[in-house]
Amino acid sequence: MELRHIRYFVAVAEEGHITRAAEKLGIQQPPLSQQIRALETELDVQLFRRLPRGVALTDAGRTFLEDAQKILAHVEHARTATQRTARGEQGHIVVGFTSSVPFHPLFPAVFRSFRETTPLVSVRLEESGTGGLVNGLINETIDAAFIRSPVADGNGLAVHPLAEEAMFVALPAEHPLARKDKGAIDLQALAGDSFVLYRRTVGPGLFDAIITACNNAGFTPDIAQEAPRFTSTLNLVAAGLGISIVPESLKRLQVEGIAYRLLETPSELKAPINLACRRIENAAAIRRFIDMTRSVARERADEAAPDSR
Amino acid sequence: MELRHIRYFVAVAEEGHITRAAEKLGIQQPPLSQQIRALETELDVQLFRRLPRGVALTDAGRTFLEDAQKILAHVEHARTATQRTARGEQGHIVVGFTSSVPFHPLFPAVFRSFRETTPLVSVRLEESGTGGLVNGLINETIDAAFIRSPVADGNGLAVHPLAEEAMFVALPAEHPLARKDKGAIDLQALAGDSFVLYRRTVGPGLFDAIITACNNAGFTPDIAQEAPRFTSTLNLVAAGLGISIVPESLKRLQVEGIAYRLLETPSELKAPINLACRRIENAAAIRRFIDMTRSVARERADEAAPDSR
DNA sequence: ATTTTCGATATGTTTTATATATGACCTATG
DNA sequence: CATAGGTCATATATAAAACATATCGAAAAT
Repeated sequence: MELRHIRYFVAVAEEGHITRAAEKLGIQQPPLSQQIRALETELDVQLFRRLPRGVALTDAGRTFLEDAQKILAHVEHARTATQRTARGEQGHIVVGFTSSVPFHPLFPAVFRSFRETTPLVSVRLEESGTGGLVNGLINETIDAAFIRSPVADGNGLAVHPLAEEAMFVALPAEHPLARKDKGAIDLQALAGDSFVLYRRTVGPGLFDAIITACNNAGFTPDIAQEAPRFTSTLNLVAAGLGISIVPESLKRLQVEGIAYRLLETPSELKAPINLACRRIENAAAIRRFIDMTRSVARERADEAAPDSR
Repeated sequence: MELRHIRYFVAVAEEGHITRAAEKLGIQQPPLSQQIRALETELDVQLFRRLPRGVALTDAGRTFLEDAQKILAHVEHARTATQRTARGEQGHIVVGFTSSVPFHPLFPAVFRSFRETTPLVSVRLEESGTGGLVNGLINETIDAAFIRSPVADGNGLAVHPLAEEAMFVALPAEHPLARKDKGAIDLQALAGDSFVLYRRTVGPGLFDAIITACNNAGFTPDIAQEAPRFTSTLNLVAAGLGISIVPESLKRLQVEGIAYRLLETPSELKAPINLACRRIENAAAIRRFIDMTRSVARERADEAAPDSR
C-alpha cells in the first residue's frame, strides 16, 4: 500500500464517482480504476460497490475512509512540523544564565521578542554558575547561556558580546560618599574602605576585574567578606560591613539602607553581558535564538548611542 | 511523498546506518540512499547528517520520525480495522424486537453468544411493533428484527423461522379449570369464557391466530377486553375480567392470582419466533448476526427434540 | 430502440524504483 | 605515512509499475 492508493481512494470515496475523481486527481479513469482495484486486492476487501451510476462505499470502505483521511492529515502535519523544525520555528531550547543577568533589561526583552516571533519554540531557563553553564553547553544539556565573564576559547564554544554596563558603588546610607549628590565616584576614593564582594568561585570574572581595577588605581582592596549571592552582598553592605561594586542593572535591587553611586568606571571594569553557545550549532531553533538575541542587543545599543555607528 | 519513503526513512533512522537498513529492508544500498535523498529534496529539509560511520538524525529528522512511526502504525490499524469490518468482526448493528420476544430464552442466548464470538460489534436493541420493525428494516434504520408474525413477502425482506412455542391458558386463580392439575386444556373448553387479548394493532399475528383457532374449534371467542401490553393483559386476567392465551415463555411473568395451564395447541396457534432481515444484505456484521441467530436457534431445537432430525 | 453514462479491460508508453558497478571520503591500523 | 576497510554518493542499466489511449460491456435515460 502506498499513499497514492490512499489519496486515490479518498478522492473516489468523496466523489462517489471514479471518472470525476480521476479528473480531480489529474489522471485518466482507467489507471484510477486499476489502483482502486489493486488496493482492494491487497486488503482482500471490497471497498466500493459498483453501481450503474457511480460507486458507493461498503461498510468496510467507510471504515477505511475514516482512517485514510486521518492518515493523509497526519502526513501533512508531519511535513509542516518537520519544515518548521528545520526553519527553527518549532522545537525546544534550554537557555542558561548567571544570577546577575536577569536584572539587566536586555534579558526580559530578548525573551519577549522570541516568544512573539517564535511562539512554537518552548524555552527552558536554567540558572547556574559560569562553569556549570560552560559544561552544559559542551554536554549539549544547555543550548545557549548568558554569562558575564568571557570564556576561554578552544573548547568549541563561541562568545558573543551583547552589552556592557557601567559599575555602581553600593554604599551604606551613612557612608560619607552616600550623601554626595552629583558626579561619579573615583575608584581611588574607595581605597580606605572594606569591600564586600560576590564570591569568586561563583562569578570569577567580576571578582578579578574589581581586584585588577583597584590595583591599577594604585591600591589593594581590603576584602572584608564574600557573599554567595548578590542579594546577600547587598544586605551585608546595608549592615555596614563595607561597600561593594555592582553592575548598573543591580540598582534594581533596592535594599533598605543602601545608596548607589555611579563609579568612574575604567574600561577593564565595565561589566559585560555575553551570550555563549557552541561554535557549530545545527539546531535551527537555537541558531534563531542566538541571532535574535544578538540583534535585540544591537538595537538596544544603537538606541542608547545612536551616534556611535 | 509515498509510504515507501516513510518506511525507508524509519528503517534508516532506527538503524542509524543506510547499508544495514537496506539489508533489513531487502533492497540494495544505492536505491535507499536515493529515496532518502528524494524525501529530503521534497521536504526541502535535511533529515540526516551524514557521518563517517553512518548517519544521524537532525532535529528536523527527529520531528519527522515521531510522526512517521505513528503514520505507519495508523496505516496498519486502518488495514486491520477494514478487514475486520469486511469479515463482520467489527462494526455496529441495530436489532429490533417485539415486546413478547425477550421472555423467550432464545433471545438472551443469542446475544450472549454474539457478544462472546464478536466482541467488536456493538449492538443496539430497539423495541417496537411489527409494522415499525418492518419499516425500519426497509429504511435501513434496523438491521434485523425478532418478530412473532411472519411478514408478507415481496418487499425485499426475508423471514427465518427460529422457534415455535406451545400456548398456555392464563386463568384467574378461582377459575374452575385452574384447579385441574394434569393434562392439556382443550380449546373448546374455553368456549364459554370471556377473552382478554393483546391488542391487535400492536401484534396482529397472535390476535388473528387465536380468533382463527377458536373458529376452527367451533366457536367465536367473546373478547371482553384488549390490552396494550402483555403485563396489562395478565393483570386484567388476574382481576377476573376473563382468560387469555399466551405463548409459553410468557409464563415467566408470574402475576399474583393467575394460573397457567397448557393448551392443547392446534398447529395454527403455535406461537412462532422469526428473524426478519433484508433479503440482500451486504454488511458482514449483520450477516454474521443472522447466521449466528439461526444456528443458535437450530441448536436449541435439536436439544429439545434430538430425535427429530 | 438508441444514445449516454460509467466502470472494466487491453495494450502500448513513460516514469520510476531498483540493481550493478564504481567513486569519493573518512577512519582506523600496521 | 600508506594502506585497507567501511560508508555513503554517483552513474548507468534494467525491471517494474503507473499511466495514457482506445475499446468494450452493462445499465439507464431519453
